[in-house]
Amino acid sequence: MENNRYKNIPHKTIERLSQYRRALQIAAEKGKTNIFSHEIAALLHITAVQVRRDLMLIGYSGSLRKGYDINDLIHLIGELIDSPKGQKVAIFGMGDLGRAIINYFQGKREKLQITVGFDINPEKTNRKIAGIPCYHLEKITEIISNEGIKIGILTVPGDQADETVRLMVEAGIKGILNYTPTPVEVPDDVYLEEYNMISSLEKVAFYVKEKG
Amino acid sequence: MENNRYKNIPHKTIERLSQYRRALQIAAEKGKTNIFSHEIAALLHITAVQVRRDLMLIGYSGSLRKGYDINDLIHLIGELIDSPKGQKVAIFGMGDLGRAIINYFQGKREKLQITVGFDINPEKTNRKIAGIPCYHLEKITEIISNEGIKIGILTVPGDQADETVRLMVEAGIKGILNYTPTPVEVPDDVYLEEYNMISSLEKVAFYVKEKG
DNA sequence: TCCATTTTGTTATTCATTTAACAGTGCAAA
DNA sequence: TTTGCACTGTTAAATGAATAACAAAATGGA
Repeated sequence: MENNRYKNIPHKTIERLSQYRRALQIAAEKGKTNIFSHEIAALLHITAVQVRRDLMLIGYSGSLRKGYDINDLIHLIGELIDSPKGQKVAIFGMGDLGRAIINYFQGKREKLQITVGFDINPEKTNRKIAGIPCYHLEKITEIISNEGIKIGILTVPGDQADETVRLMVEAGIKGILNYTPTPVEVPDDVYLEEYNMISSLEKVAFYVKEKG
Repeated sequence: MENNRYKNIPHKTIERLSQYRRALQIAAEKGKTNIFSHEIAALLHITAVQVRRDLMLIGYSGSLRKGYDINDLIHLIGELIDSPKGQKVAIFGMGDLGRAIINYFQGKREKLQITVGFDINPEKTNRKIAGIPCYHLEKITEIISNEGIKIGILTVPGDQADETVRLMVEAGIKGILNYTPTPVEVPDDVYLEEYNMISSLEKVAFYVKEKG
């Protein structure tokens, strides 16, 4: 029925696969060729069972005596989570956070590149910021559709979140990572991931208070 | 047995309470005094049942006809998640992300203030950055214990994460928000929250690919 | 040869969280 | 009054995720 075999993988597993890959790449750089589930687990501070279960879900089998072949596994995870041609990412809001994210990503992931930024401040448009070209938000439709960009990171001020998301969706963005403190809504065919930094910090503060 | 009544509140509820409060504050600024569960739900794009269930868990009761009293509820959430005197927060790693977080937080939360930063780069120490004083990491014990800081945000490069966390724990930090791509480990009496930006973006990319 | 060890792959169980169901209540209008 | 409506508060069911349990396989050594 579906043309892909991965529809039923839990969201949390997808996140971990991304982390497994990073750990595996570091291990590979150190010259390691094989790795056991408990070694991966130790690197991520999770359990070996969880690693094996995740790998089972993507249909990868290791060898009983040598564990998993690092290069094979990196390759398989890549096949699962990357797009073959790579995906371009746009960033909306060139404030401190936006620029920090761009710098943070530079060169980190070959298949996922932030290629353009948008802002409404004339001082931040029609020039390069942190190495990427930035345009006024009014050019969104033109640029997003020309470049075939499907993924957007939202870092505008909270009170502009709703309107910016509306424009993003209209322009054809299909996946949004929302870093504003404002929850937004998207149509069913757009994937939304929200992260609220303040909530996270308040959560930490709460548990620190409770433990003390 | 326990001296607090909130030990059994789900983690996810704590996160949402922080978001409820923000939404309530905005509503209050607009002159609203009462609010229904379905109105809060609409603001956060969640369900009214979930709002009511969360509020039930913290023992707050609304009025059948007028809904919830906004000021009461803001106050109650504050009592639950804030410390009466406020809590100071230190940031470790004064790179782009560290500075962005500081600017992002400025004046946002009265009870939670980033008051000091640490780095190992001499160019970034013994001066103010983004308005807060920054010191060399070797002063950590002195400053953290003098100031009574219990919460730390980690934004150092991934390969320095483990060592920095070790120092943080040693210096008395009891809650860590880890924004590096490296998972870290802490003793049982330290609360750890990790967020991996790259995993999040790769997750978005994965679901965009799958839907398309 | 056979036994102990170590590891994988998978099913079963437990735990956490969300969603659904519904009883109870107060007001307003007939 | 009484009926209907629009809420709240709470218990029950369903879903999602992590953990536990264990069979099966491969190796090395007794």
